Parts: sequence; C-alpha cells; structure tokens
Amino acid sequence: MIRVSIEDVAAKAGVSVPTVSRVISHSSHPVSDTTRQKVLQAVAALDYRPDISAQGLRSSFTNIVALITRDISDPYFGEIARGVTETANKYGILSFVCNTGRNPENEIEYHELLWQYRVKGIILGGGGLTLDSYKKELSSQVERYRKNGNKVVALAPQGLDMDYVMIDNRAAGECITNYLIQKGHEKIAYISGPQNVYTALERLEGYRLAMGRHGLDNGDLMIAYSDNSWKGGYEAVKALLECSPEFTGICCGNDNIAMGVFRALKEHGLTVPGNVSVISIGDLPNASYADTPLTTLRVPLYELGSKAVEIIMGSDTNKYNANIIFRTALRERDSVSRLK
Amino acid sequence: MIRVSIEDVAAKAGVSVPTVSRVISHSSHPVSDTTRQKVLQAVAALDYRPDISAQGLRSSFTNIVALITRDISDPYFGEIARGVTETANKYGILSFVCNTGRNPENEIEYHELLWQYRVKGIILGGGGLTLDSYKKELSSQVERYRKNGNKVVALAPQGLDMDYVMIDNRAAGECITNYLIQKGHEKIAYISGPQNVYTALERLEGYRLAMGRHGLDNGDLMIAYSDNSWKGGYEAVKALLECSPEFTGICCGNDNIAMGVFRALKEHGLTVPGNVSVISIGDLPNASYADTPLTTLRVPLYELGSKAVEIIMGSDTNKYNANIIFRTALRERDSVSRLK
DNA sequence: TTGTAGGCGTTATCAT
DNA sequence: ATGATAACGCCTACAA
Repeated sequence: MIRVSIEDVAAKAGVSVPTVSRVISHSSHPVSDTTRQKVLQAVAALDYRPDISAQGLRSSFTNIVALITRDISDPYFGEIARGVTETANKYGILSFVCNTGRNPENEIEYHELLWQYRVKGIILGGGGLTLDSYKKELSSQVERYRKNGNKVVALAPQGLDMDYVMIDNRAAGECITNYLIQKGHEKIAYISGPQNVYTALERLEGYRLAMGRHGLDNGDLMIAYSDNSWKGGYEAVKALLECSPEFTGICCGNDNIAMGVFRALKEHGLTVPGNVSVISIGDLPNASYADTPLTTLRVPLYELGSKAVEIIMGSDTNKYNANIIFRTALRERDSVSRLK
Repeated sequence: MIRVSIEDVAAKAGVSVPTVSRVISHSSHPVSDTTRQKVLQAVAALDYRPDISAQGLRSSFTNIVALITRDISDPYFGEIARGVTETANKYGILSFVCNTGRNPENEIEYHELLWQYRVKGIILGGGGLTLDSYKKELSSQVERYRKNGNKVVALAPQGLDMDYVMIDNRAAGECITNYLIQKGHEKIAYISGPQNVYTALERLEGYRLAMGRHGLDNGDLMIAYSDNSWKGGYEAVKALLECSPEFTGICCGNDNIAMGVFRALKEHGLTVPGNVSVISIGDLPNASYADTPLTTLRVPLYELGSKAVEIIMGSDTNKYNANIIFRTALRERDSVSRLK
C-alpha cells in the first residue's frame, strides 16, 4: 500500500473516516481530545497526507495559484515569481508558473488550461497588451473567474476592470526624468519597452509629461523602443546614436534596458556617468553590482507578487476588487552625474 | 451552471457519460463516427474541459511536473524553468515551480507537499548538497516516487542513484582552465560556488586537474568560494585581491560570478581582458551583452529542463534510469586575452 | 461527541 | 458500439 488514504488512517486509529477528516482539516466540529490524539498518532505513523485532487474535486477549485509571465528567465519576472511562490508556500500551497514567451496566443491558451485545472487564482505578471482581440479574451477569462468566486490579479495595467497590485507607472517615468532634469540634464533620451504594452506606454507618458512640464519637449524627443531586454536596450541605443547622438542622459524603461545601454555606450567609447548619465526603473537584484552601479527607481516586485497571493487567498472573505498601489523609491548610485 | 461537467455534455449530446469520456480521452474503445461528432459538437457548444482534479483522483497521480529551484530570480534557474514550463506546455500540462531560497529544509518540505499533490514527476534544478541528513531525506523521496512509477530527475549531481540529465561538470572546469592555459596564462585563480554543492565541487575539481596536469599546481592555487551570485563573485574577488593579487586570469564557476568579478576588477582599476582575463561556465542569455562580452562555456540549461520533462512524460513506458550527459561548447568572446 | 450516507467528475469494467 | 455501475479520496450534511 503505497498511497495512504484517510480510510487507512481511520482504520489504524479505530475511528470513522469523518472523524479523521475533522481532525486533519481543523474543522470546528468538536472532537474529543483522546480521539484527536489517536488520529494524530495514526497520521504520523502512516505518514498520511490528504490527496489534493480529492479535496479539489469536492471543493470545486484547487488550492493552487498560477502566475503568468512573459519570460521566466528574465529576473524581472523572476523576482515576481519568487514573491509568488514563496508566499504561496507560506499558505501551504503550490504555484504554477506559466511562460508565454511574449506570445499573446499562448497567454490565452494558458487561461484555458488554468481553468481546466480549477486554480484558485491567477496572477498576471506582465503588462496588458493594447491588442483588442487579446483584451477581449482576457476580459472574458476574468469574468469567468469572478463568477466562480475566484480572482485574476494583475501586477501591471491591463486597460480592464479587475484586481490590481502595482506601482504608478506614469509617476515612475516622471520621477526618473525629473531626477535627470534636476541634475542639470536637458537633452534626455528615453528607451522604452514595447509599444503595445500598457506598462511601457505609461512610463513613457511620464517621461513626456516631465519633459513637457520643464519646457524640454520641442517636439523632438529622442525616443526608442525595445523589447525590455539587455539586447533590446543595446540595439535601441545603437540606433539612437546613429540619428541623434547629442543626449547627455538616458531614461530606461527598465533595468534590463539599462544594462544593454551600458554596453552600447561603452562600445562607442562613451563612459557612464562621465559622458552620459543613465537611470532606469526596476532595481533588480543585481542593479547595484552592475559595472557601474545603477541609479534606478525601486519597484517592489517581490512584494507585488506576494501581495497578489494574499489577495487570492483572502478572496473568500473579500469580494471587492483590489486596487493597491505600491510605493517606489529612488536608489541613487553611480550612473548619474550632475551637469554644470 | 458555471462549471460544465461531462454529464452536461452527455445530456446535450444525447449519449451516455462513458461515451463522452471515450471521445475526449481518445480511448481505444470504439465509438461510431456519428456519435463522436455529436459529442464533439456538444463539447464545443458548452466549452467543456475535463476537471483535472477528477482525472487525478482516478488515476492516482496528477498531470503536473514540478521543478525545484534554489532561486527562481537567478537566470540560471530561470533558463531551466523556461525549458521545463514550455516543454510541459507542449504536453498540455502545467508545472509547479518551487523555490527553496537555498534552504535545504525548505527543499524537503517541498517534497512532502509535492507528494501530497501527487505530481507526475519532480525535477531537481540545483546541485546536490553534501549534507548527510539532506541526502538521506532526498534519497527516501526518490524511492517513494520510484515505487509509485514516477520519477525524480536531477539536472546536476546529487551523489545519489537516480535519473540524471546534466553536463559533465568536471570536464567543464577542466575545459575553461585549459583554455586560459592555452592562451598563455599560468597564474589562474578560481572563484567557485558553495563548498557544499556537488556541482561547484566537480567544476573546481576540473580546474585542479587541469592546473596539476600542466604543472601549475604548486600547492598554492588561488581559490575563493562564493554563493554563485553577482554579489558573491564581487566579494570573492575583493578578498582574493587582498591576499594574492598576482593572477592574470580568473576561472569562474558560473556566469553570475563572472559579472561580479567584472565589477570588482573595475573598481580596482583593472581592465578585462587587458589586465585580467575572465572565463566562466554557463552562457546565460545576457553573457554576450555584458559590459565585456563574456567568454564562457555554454551549458544548455533550457535543453536540460526540457529533456527532464520528456523523461518524466515518458516514464510510463521507460522504467530504466536515465543518465544523459549534454555536450557543452565554448563561446569565445572578448573577456580573455592571449598572454605573451 | 461520533458515525452513516451521499456526491464531487472521471474512467475502467462489465454487460448489453 | 453503447450504456450501467462502481470506485478513486475527501468532505458536508444529517442522524444517532
């Protein structure tokens, strides 16, 4: 007998099956102390663990949370995943990690699969896509979960009415731009994430706002787009240097971009922060160990993921939509210099 | 009716429940074409998906694979996770990602939890710990799964008899050391991973072998240990520079260490590869976009994770232990120079 | 305080 | 080729 069931425990303890159930599930139903002890001993002796599938079958949903990421090998999502998996573990449950490879269709497919697994909640790690067909599909998934009493929580804007745990991305873009301006920079370029992702768009919007507010936007803002990767940042700056190399500062949509920017600048014989100042949004774990310690706006990714799990686990008691905005904090390091 | 069950489909199609089951599970049991069509239509009309919990309950294991990592925010594990999750998805199943935070006790706890979830297989992402209590616990977990017809596959040595998909770590250490020697280096330091992890130990052993074979080991090898992170690499080199700064080359146990080494060297006014050559093992996605493109031995992490999933999915037909060694390949980039 | 009965959704076995 | 029945392990009434 390799699989120990509740029945085996009951037999061993000399009690009925429901009694065992009451003990192990900490039911409010009263159980005498002597009985409880007998059960607990039997559980220990047999090393019994309830079958999650059987529990899930009865309760119509499974005690599993799912995280949808675009690329789990990207530390951005890695940090989120750490927050999700570790917090889920605190609740004694496990978490799926789904990887879309930045393909919207995969994301929709994952939703179908997750629905089939009856997960307790879904966390959307990536920013929403502006693509209409995607939004429509996503919206109906959210609705399906809502009806069932479960939750889909987004860690970045989706352009949809749902539960959110995130930062103010526009304010973030504004903040780093203002910082460079305060340091005396006027020619400031921006390397953004993808044009079809809300997060990137909002951060970029913040940059535009800040530039405009300081009269630095004469319709000739230097903006390049990337795919949020080192490679993307590298290539974007390369392109930028070709057409408009006169910037003294660069705002990056995220830390990955900044790392690529470092490399591209170095290849052009430009030093950071000597010739060019670089600032970004993220503060990934290695930002302070980058070749030039990176000045960046800290996004509490771990906490975002962690909080999302808590919302899902508390969804039984709280039916209201969450809309939690986490604070960011500027980490001043060595990649920005003051301009005279 | 928010949850559509097989019964609903049967009613809609005007057939019995088992018939529906036969159609959707591609059973070998014969079903007439007309009946099949009716069922398929009903399935489509109701958007029916079988309940995984119910399936798992009947089959005694769940169609889920689990990956145990030490730190999912580390791209090393991220690449593995990508291979695992994406390949699992090809099989139409989902994968748990478990994060131990490098705490052996957590790992054992996860095994208990995974057993409870009746997962189809477990993939061990990290190298085995030399700790005896840990090995004993792990060994009994492996046995438990084996008895049940399921598999635990390791992506790195564990010092235990089990299924393996990995690289030859000793050969890897030898390879990078030999490369530096061929380039004329004789004073070569080594920054290793943790002393209690088999993977790190084997790579280090390879370094020792290579040095000895070339008569470069006079009992004064420069070796420092780290925790496999940027920070660890940074701190290890700092320490090394204090006591024995005369090296011209550094072998790093992995890419993360190398990144920290870059930074520490730069702080000391040392250039790469001008003053010091750096080589490592890994070839993480960003290695070629590092500040100095990193010369490193490629470890096919994605493929490792992917292959492990395939072994687990094929475990029904193949009961024999796997012992697959993947090939590595040196990526020559800019961090190593030839010494005259 | 304890036990009995029923059902969650699926599939395997046996009959038709 | 199709259907009735039972069983997987658990929990929630309800009964004693």
